[in-house]
Amino acid sequence: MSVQERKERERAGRERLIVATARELAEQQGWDAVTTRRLAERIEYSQPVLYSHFRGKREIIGAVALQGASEMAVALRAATAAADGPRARVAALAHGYLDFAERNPAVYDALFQLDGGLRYAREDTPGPLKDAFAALLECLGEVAGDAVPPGMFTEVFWASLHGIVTLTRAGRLLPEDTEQRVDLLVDRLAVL
Amino acid sequence: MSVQERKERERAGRERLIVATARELAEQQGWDAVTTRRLAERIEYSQPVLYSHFRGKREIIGAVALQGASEMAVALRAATAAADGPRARVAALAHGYLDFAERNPAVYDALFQLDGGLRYAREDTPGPLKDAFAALLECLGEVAGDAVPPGMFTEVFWASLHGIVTLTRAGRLLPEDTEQRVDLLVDRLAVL
DNA sequence: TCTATTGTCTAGCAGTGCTAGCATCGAGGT
DNA sequence: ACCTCGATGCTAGCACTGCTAGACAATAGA
Repeated sequence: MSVQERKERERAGRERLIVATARELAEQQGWDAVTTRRLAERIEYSQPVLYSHFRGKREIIGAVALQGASEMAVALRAATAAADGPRARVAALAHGYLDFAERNPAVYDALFQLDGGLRYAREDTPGPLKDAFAALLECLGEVAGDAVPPGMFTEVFWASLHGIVTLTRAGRLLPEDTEQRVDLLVDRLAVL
Repeated sequence: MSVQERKERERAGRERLIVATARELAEQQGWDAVTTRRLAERIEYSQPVLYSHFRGKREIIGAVALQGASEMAVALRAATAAADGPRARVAALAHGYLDFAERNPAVYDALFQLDGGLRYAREDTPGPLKDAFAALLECLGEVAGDAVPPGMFTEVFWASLHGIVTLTRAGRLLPEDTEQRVDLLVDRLAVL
């Protein structure tokens, strides 16, 4: 059976290559540039090979999103770990979130902007997505205040950050004032 | 010169027809369904006619966005006009915003999600866009608090609403709790 | 060594945004 | 009333998209 195992390993490796290449291409030139032809050419296989791993382009986006969600969870926990006290923790979380979005715009798009065929806010939501939300919740839950459920507070805070990210990147907001916007959000929304 | 005037009138009418039809089609079946072929067929002209009015699809989206911005400004001012006191005004504004987004998803996309080739947050930003922002500012400026510039407060509040709209519509947030989310936003962000 | 299966590729479909170039229509001058 | 000529809208087609059918080659097992 060793032959079959080797084949499966190779197959899994190629799948990782596809996801990594799609992500790289998207970060370099945007998701519009990630066409099945270009992607196939970069991994040095023909187009149909992509479809033996994924149902379509959407699923490839979804795979990048899942990978990104795991990384985001790690990044957020790392950002908050060093901070002392609730105020500093929330501020660090917010900055960590914006930093991640700025450094990985294509991944951020895959996660929250594009259709990757993933289910959110449900029981069958994939683990990495739940975990990324959990990373937010761990930090924000303690500043929700008594009258507000931690989960809902986290959603609102998250939505606010997301709004800043998307409007800034779409040219609707100027990037210069991001710092002050985050401060305002932290000072007013969080109960310290 | 009357002949030329008539021709210009007809041309302007056809341009309005294009924009209205694009908007209608987008609201009915989403922007993906707004192809130049389908749009041309609906207005009962051939594709190239579209390009004698607009440089491309992007500009058509931009035209819909401008129309939408004017309507949004009207809707927001109407929503706040009836409210008594700062708290009620801000709440009414927020609900008005979410209502507009929910009732005109395609227009909202054209305004804030898609690339319509418009310039935002600049001096040469088109009037309707400035006016829509002004409508927000008129209401939100009075609850920004002393320490925060009205413009920046408005941007943050707007971004928060925008985050809720986009995440909800993308299935990242459940629509049921929208009411409470808005309440939280109003209670915490606004200085009353 | 031969066979059967697995895997990959070539070629093609229907659709996209956009445009070159032709045909037709009608306004303005004689 | 007729002819000219420019404006205007059309047909046809380009290069691209996501995706797939079917031919072909490589390879594992007998």
